[in-house]
Amino acid sequence: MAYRQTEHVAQRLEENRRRILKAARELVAEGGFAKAQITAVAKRAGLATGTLYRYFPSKDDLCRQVFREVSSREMNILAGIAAADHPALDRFDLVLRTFSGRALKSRRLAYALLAEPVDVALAEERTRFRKTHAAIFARIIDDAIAEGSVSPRDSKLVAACIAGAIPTALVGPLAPETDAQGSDDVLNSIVQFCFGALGVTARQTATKTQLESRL
Amino acid sequence: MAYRQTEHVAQRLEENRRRILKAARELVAEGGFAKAQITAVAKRAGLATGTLYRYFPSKDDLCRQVFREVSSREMNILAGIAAADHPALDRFDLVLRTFSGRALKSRRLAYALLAEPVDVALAEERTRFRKTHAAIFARIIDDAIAEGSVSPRDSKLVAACIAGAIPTALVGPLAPETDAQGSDDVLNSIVQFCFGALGVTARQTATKTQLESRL
DNA sequence: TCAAAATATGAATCTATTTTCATTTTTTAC
DNA sequence: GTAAAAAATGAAAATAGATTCATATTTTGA
Repeated sequence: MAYRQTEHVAQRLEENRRRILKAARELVAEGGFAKAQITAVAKRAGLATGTLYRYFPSKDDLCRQVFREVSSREMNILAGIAAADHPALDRFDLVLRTFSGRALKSRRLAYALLAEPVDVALAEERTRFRKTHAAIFARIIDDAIAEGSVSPRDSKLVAACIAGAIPTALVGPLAPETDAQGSDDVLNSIVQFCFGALGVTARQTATKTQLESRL
Repeated sequence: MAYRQTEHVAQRLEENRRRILKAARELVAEGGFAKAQITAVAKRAGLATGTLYRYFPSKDDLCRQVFREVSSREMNILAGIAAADHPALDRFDLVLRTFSGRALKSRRLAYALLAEPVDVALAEERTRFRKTHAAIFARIIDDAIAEGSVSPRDSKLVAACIAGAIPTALVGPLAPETDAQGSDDVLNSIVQFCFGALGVTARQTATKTQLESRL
């Protein structure tokens, strides 16, 4: 007997795993999942093609993991806002602005997560992602109904509508091309749209910063 | 010299072309574009695989044609309503109900057109389809603003939101599973959502039939 | 009936990736 | 230094499906 994995090697393996994920993430951020071919990922990670299969059982697994890493960050941020102990409509406003603002700041990545044509495996991950958005919206809407700030309605359906509306307006072929300036207008229009959809009309606009400090 | 295409043959060719498109359409209606493999289409059309290539230069072309045939029917119906000479909000209501009602009556097909994971060629066709929806909504919203029944806003952005919201609420993983009964509720919720989003709150609900007779 | 032209056929080929695996290199313990 | 085990390698194989094309069939006009 002669070889048993040492701490040193374990660390290098862990490091390699991270490099692979990082390489894949970068490629996705640059050109969507379409550019994340196994060979390209391996090359960028500085490893041989076959080596990737010692770390991930298949391309689907690797891409799913990338999707989850990126999307769960987003979901946690939104879930945190939704769970705060504040008036539902304030949380609604902030969730909308946070979601939209982040998407506009990383458009390519948002496109990959929300709108890029992907195969079935990634479409499944995307569904989780979008279902989570809908659940977050539905929860806040239910709270708003309970508070009496929104009249009763089918919160699940309304949440699905919003979860569909925002990505369409932000990324992909139906979204307007905007610079940083236009982004603010887009954001305000989306917020206005969503509040209106809930039947809330006379809400004064607060900036995201003001809302954040209030929470 | 001996052979030159006769009318009789020309008719059979035309007939074959139609059969191929019909077979493809049926497969798509049954299992989405994923089930429309060349061999499967040929088999259903009662032709050999190679024969299809005498009628369509590639699978992408065939699928695009199928997509266009089905989607242009829908677009024409909606465009007809949008162009009618009647109050904008009546047209808006009717377009929403027609779009949603038709999608719910042919869910599988609507899923293929609006939500199924497809490759880039079909994603392009889908983009046309969705852009047309947005354009129809935008036009009506502009009319409503001109009429004074809706306060000024970014009609393009609102239209994109609506074009994203409705498909999400109707088909695909975020849509509720509904029977014929529930369909009516879904439809009314969507209409309420969209009118609210335009800032129109106190509109009495009319049925689709009432609206149609009014136009 | 015949030959020329058009049309149909479907097994074989092509294509663009992912995935494998026999071989090489590295690591470890003695 | 050596041998056993692990890890890495990358060229070759596998895959799944679209596409081709040499061959067969059908159609036509004489």
